[in-house]
Amino acid sequence: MKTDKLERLQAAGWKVGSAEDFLQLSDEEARLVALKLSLISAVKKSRIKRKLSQIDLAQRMKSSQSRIAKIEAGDPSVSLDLIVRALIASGATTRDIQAAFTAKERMAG
Amino acid sequence: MKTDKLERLQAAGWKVGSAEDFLQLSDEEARLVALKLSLISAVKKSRIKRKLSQIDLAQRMKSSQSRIAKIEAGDPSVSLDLIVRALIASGATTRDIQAAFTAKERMAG
DNA sequence: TGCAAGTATGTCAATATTGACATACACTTA
DNA sequence: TAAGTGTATGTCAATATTGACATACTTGCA
Repeated sequence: MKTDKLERLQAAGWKVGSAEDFLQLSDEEARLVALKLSLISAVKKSRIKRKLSQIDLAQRMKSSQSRIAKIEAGDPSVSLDLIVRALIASGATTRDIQAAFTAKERMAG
Repeated sequence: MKTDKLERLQAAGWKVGSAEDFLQLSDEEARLVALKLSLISAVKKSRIKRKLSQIDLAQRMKSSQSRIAKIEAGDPSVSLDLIVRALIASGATTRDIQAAFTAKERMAG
């Protein structure tokens, strides 16, 4: 860790190198993961609800069936951008999006 | 499909989809852009609210000051993943994020 | 005026993500 | 059995995104 960064963190009241630093980062990572998981769940629910096959959804968003499968499988190569695009393309409403990730983010803490 | 890509294809003589196809894609693209803008706005508001400099936030999320500046400037090289990471790292609450995901404007606080 | 802190912009090598493809798997129906 | 439909998994070249760096601009203050 660079010296200037160290000083900044300490000045901000951080206990640098302690468990808190690590745990804080983990918590933020966990929140992102939880958000992705809930959006992924929303994609599949929305797709099924509209009776779309993975191929149908892929064509709607100009992607491929294998990409949709990877989205729904939580493949690490899938970005949040792609997940949200799939969610929108699947016909999910703004309310669907809100409902979807409200539920899981609460459980993440 | 991105506008510039569309223009390139059309300039090359391609007939790009039907009118409905094009309009539908535009609408979905517009929703994604609106979502990104809303989240970007939330990042800046959350950062300022917590009195963090761009350098502070960059260190919290192990990124760089220039990346934070690009996030807030809406630079096309910035992914939705990075925007959401910044939002979380800035200390935004679940409610803040939720609001940003659904509201066009405005953020709690 | 100069200095310091904060922010913006351009660049780039390293890394991450992409659509496409092949192919395997699961299930249904003839 | 075989064929059809839908989904899962592995691969990869092309493209997108990344942190880092240099540097310029801005604002406020002594």
